[in-house]
Amino acid sequence: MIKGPTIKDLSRLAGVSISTVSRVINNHPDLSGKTREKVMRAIEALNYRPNRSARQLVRNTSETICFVLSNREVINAFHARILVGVEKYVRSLSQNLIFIRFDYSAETPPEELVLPPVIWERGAVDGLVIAGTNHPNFIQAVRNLHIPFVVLGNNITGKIIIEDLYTVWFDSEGGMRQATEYLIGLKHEHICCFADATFPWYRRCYEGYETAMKEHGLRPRGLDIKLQEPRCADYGYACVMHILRADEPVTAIVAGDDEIALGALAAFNEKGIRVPKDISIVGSDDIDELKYVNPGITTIRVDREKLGEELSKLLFERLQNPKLPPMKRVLSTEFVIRQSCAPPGSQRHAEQPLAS
Amino acid sequence: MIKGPTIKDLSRLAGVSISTVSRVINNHPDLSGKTREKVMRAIEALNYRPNRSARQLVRNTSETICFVLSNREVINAFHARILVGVEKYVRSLSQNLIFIRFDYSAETPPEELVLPPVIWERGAVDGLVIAGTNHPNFIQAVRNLHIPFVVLGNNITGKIIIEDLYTVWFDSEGGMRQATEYLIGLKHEHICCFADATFPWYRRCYEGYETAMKEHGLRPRGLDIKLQEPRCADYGYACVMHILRADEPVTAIVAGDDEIALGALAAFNEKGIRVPKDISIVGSDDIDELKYVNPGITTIRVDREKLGEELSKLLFERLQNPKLPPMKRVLSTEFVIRQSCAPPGSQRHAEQPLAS
DNA sequence: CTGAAAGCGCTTACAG
DNA sequence: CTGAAAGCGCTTACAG
Repeated sequence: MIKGPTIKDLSRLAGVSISTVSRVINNHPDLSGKTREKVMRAIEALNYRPNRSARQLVRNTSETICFVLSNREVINAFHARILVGVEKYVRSLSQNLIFIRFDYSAETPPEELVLPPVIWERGAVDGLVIAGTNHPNFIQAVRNLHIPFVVLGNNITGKIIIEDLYTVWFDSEGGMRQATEYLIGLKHEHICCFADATFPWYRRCYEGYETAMKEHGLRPRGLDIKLQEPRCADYGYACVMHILRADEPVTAIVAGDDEIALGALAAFNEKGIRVPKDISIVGSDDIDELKYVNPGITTIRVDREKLGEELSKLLFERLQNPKLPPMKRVLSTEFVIRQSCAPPGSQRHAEQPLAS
Repeated sequence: MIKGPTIKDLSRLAGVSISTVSRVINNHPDLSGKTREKVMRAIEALNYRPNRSARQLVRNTSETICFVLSNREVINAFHARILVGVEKYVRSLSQNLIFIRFDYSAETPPEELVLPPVIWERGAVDGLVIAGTNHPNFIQAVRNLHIPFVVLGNNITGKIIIEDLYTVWFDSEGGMRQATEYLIGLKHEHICCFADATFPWYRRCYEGYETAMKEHGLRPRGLDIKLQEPRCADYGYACVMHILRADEPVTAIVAGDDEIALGALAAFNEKGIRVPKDISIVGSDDIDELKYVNPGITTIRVDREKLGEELSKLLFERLQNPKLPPMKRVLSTEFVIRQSCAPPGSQRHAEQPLAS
């Protein structure tokens, strides 16, 4: 990198000590107007720009935080917005943001995990916002570094004591509960939940659904179908095929996410079952793709930028106050009503709605 | 930030000088195995992690580059992939990546532009990858900083001498030309281009289209419709309404981007005009939303991750070789054939296909 | 092969 | 209100 003028050059030109120059640069209050004036002129004349590395070293802070996107090949729309939320908040505090993707296996012991240098080295970043999909080993490895960090709670898997962490969540359980209650309000009784409860995030969805069902004296009904990781739409499709084969009637579906809902919609379309006339669907997440789908899918939305903002806010609170106890903050979701739900059995009241 | 052991502590524990410790850390070749051994043990014992700020200061390099996303409220899917491409390449070189959004007006003179501190200060980043939508004033302001930078060429507007810059482009002109030739190969003669040539990126699209048309002795046909910035789909819709009102027949459309194509598709659907039976459409960019659309839109795709890789690669070449002359690198596009194109007038051969 | 010393560009008590 | 000096944690000629 090209070297520029330093405070030494300024001090020489302005005829003051480097301490004074430093004070001017840092807006120190006890300064005569004249000296300040002289130094300012020198700054102008030499086109001085302070050196961040030097300041970092002596102040022992990088004023930089790191956004870690774990185990994601790409930045999806969801995380793109979280990242923007983090960036905005970080910059509003005149701090910097390092972005890094980090892939790791859940099986590697924490001590053997090779962390990215920017995290592992001292002085590069003051704290971490950890998003993407995370496992206890990485959390533990970061903890061993004694660097403050916050984690997006929803995508944590495995055995870990959440109460020891600083986490921010969106309330998928509450959202699913609200969705289920909405369907119940529409007089649905045979509501099925499409979500593979093996995954913690889907389990929370299921629990929200279950709570609502039980509260209204209805029998919750999950499925035993296992999710084949990458293509969630296929899962929705498979679930539909399953309930069509089963004996019990189903008049409404709450899906663990919109991709599942979309897969279900495709399956219904294929089978000539009309949404919402014959069956109602609620998705979750409000992904952008829903805009292009007919009928519009009723879904649960979370303000992703806000999520990023809350993550970074919590991190900075922790940074400013080392005594801040671990905590969990939850963002509520918004229920978005579109056209995919209707009262059950409107046009075939006598018979069982589906799979009779 | 919590302080940890320094090379001083290591030198004391290992019983060697700090110079020697530094040599071990930096894998200096001239070192006796024994000394290295001693120092390594000390490193283990104290759990030493080097301090990046100190190293940055003395080496006069941050080993960090900055990705600047200009004038974008969000990270769209296109830029999300570019960013990932940059991140991967940067990390493969063990360097860091700072992410920043920067909004500015095209009108502000370069000297008055308030640059983000991370760019303006010395020592924070070694170079910049500039993406998003950019104007000459910012480019000039960055140039005044004497910090190496590369720019995504396609989204630069205004009067600027591209030949003085390090730019990476995707070949939208070539892509549109190929798309047009494809339609001509299908025997289309009345092909219309939906792109507001006031914008440089759409102008390049138009030029590719124009070239192909002229080469085949066909009359290129643009529209005078102006784009209302944010909602491109509306533009496609408006264009369709326009050609339906006009006298001349149109059997195929090449659109400046997929949103325009989607808007056009919606308009055709509304009017009962079938794609591709009655009219053919080609889009551009291959946005994710196309997956959910019927019929599948034939389009032009660019490898966005590759774009990010090329951007950072060029930057590092420049960083390593200050004598590297400015240059323009162009990535070719890929033509993706789906179901939105067919030979013209298959079922109404005698009459004029549309707006007869 | 190793150490003493200077230096990177700042900040910050400590005097005055 | 201002300056001389020490120091942040490293790297790197320069000797030996």
